[in-house]
Amino acid sequence: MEKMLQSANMEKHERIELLLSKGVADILPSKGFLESLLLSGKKLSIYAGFDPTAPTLHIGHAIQLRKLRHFQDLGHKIIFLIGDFTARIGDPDKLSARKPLTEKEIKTNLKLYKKQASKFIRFSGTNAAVVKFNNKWLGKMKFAEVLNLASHMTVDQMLKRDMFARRIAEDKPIYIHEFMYPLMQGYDSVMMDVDGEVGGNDQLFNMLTGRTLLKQLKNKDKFVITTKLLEDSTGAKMGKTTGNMISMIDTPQDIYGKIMSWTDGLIIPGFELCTDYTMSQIETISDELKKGINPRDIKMRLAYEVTRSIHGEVLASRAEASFIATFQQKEVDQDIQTITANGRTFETILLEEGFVGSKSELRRLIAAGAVMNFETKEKMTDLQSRQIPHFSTYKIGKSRFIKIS
RNA sequence: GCGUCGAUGGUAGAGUGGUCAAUUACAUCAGACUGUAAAUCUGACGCCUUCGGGCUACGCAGGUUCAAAUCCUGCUCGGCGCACCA
Repeated sequence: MEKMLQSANMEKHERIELLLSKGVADILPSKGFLESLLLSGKKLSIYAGFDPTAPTLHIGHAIQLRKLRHFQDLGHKIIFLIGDFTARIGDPDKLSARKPLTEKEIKTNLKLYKKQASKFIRFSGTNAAVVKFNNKWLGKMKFAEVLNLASHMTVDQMLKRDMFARRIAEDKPIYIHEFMYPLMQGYDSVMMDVDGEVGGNDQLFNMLTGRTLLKQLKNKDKFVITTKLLEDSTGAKMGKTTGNMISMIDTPQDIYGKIMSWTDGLIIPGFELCTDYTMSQIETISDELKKGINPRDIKMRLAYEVTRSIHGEVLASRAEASFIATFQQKEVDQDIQTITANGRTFETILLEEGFVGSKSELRRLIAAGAVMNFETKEKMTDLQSRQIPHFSTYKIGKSRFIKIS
């Protein structure tokens, strides 16, 4: 709330500066172009697209949403575009073809999306964000129209895309339909007749295709803002591959913990991309780090801030307390899962409740001394795990707790 | 269509008859340590096990062999080259 008031009190030129600099990787055709557009007083329409393939948005999406919010705060029209067309036909990109989503699933996802996104942009009140679906126009296109659209781009232009260039270098296949994806995304810009688009740096090519199409079909200069990706100086991404992907539906504890496990190099990018801190505040933090302050404490501030932006102050504070208790003081987490034994052996309970994937896995954990009765501090033996456990709290590894009663 | 090369575990990528549940790297998990669930070091990393071993896996289906990820045949899919370009 404080943050919102703060941003409401900001001067217009401050907001424009924030919009043009914070978390921004690139602005096309140029920063000056967009700046003069913003100063012209014209009401602009800007969109960002989201694929409804999963029921949740993650922290990467939030970067785009924050940027949209900057536009919204300046009184511009923002569009939250759902890429339901791709979801509906299924993305054949991977061999494990995604199943197309049904109408119903899309509706459910949409509700969840709106709810999650509403933490960052406003869907009600004055100048509310508009939701659009690209199936509305892409789903209706005739083949002749698709061909006509395709005639605006050459194969060579497509091949300039880094991903395609790499595939060719590696002798990997490129399917024709993959050429269509940038076109489809680009066509969204045309159909919505937007002034600009916001997206991750990895979406640059697709967004520029939209710029080309809009120029050719409507003689309009679309601007494109790419946001920085969340990665450290070595290029280590915070993403699915490293298992640190923060989803909007993660528990406060999980979000807090995942951020604490980020590598130190992500602290500053984290503040820039995932919080409402101003650039000068971030500067201050950067100085503190250089002075040798314990990065852990700064990271805790980041973890709190991000958790707060998703779950609010109360839950964020609790997550922080829980982290301190569990990992710094090695105490048991307050909110642990309680399971009734029901005559099952320890082994069976862990397996059935999903704490371990297989019995072999549990045996390995026991052999490594990772399973203990947290109250007596005794390490579990192989034999004990095959018996009905005593009522107690058990710890598996460093962060999994189970209370058996 | 012809020729040729290829398909391996979560990913990348070794292995070309037995010593292969499969080198290595990344990811993951655990232990130690600490500044933290960071970094670093160590270990584990298909499933089941009475810890002897058993079972299932190297695109799919068969075959050869005492023995196959490895050899043969067919199929599916892909790369490259050639042809086709109406």
